[in-house]
Amino acid sequence: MEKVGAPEKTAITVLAEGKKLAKELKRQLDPSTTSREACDALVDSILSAYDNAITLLALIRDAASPTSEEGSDHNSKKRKTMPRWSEHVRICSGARGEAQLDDGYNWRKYGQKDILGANHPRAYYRCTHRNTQGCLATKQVQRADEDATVFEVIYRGKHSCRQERLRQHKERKEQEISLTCRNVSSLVKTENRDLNDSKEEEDLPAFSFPSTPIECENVEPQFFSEPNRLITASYSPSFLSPATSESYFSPSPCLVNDFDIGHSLESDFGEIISNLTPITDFSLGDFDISIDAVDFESHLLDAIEFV
DNA sequence: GACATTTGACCGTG
DNA sequence: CACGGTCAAATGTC
Repeated sequence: MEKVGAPEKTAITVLAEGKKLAKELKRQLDPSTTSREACDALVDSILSAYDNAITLLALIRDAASPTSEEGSDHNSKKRKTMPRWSEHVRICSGARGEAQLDDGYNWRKYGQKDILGANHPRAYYRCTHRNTQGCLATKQVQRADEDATVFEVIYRGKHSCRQERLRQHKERKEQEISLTCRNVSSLVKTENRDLNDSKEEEDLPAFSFPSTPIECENVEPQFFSEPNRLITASYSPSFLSPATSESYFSPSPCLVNDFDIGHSLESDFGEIISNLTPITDFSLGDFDISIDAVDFESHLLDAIEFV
């Protein structure tokens, strides 16, 4: 009874939140007083609420009719249709090393198990916003047997919570800024060339405004630009669809990390991962991620099921 | 009090 | 029946 009641309650909460946001959007629709970005953010939040509510209601439906055509194995099916991918995170041994496990999301630990044949236990995390926003993303973290400095992180489900929307929104803005920086940069270069055409400039770094150098440097998707991070990806053949693979790369929420530093090294890794504070520090040591397999069935498929 | 973590119990699957 | 994943009460932390 709890299992039906909890998602039901969350779905109601999420839909109520969506309604509130829609009202707010209506109130702010006047373009003379409200920016386009603000409206976009509201729309994103409303869509997020719909996504979450649909997912939750699907859970309720499946739980309520276990004998329906796909109901008998609804749990395992649910798990299989959740997007799933893994990363190998190597932790450097220096101070702040384990903080690199922070992937920028807020996780709440809900279990730990000793795994047969493994030297280290596996920790289970779910998104902190599961109950408030119906975000179903989870992850498992386990130290590798052969190399204790490597953590295998398995992600399940895509974040649908507000933090993800805000992240995407922020990335969009950063890309816009990037383009602006580049455009201005090329303009300035052109002008410089006009004024002083004898200068070499091929090896110079991209222009950046003195007042905003960091924004201009960080606007590249960190996935590709982070100099201290090595990322290799490989896909199982069934996931090669270019139409869907994109959503898990480049501005991928799963691979773009806001690193949180400042926890003591000696702490248990579980504490490190789950205590996320929004301190941003990009000075990283070695960082190695490899993606073993990516399940590109997005949870949109879940939504399609209901149509 | 509001959260987060710990940990043994429980449950579905193979 | 063993195993992996999740639940939920107890406990910890702020």
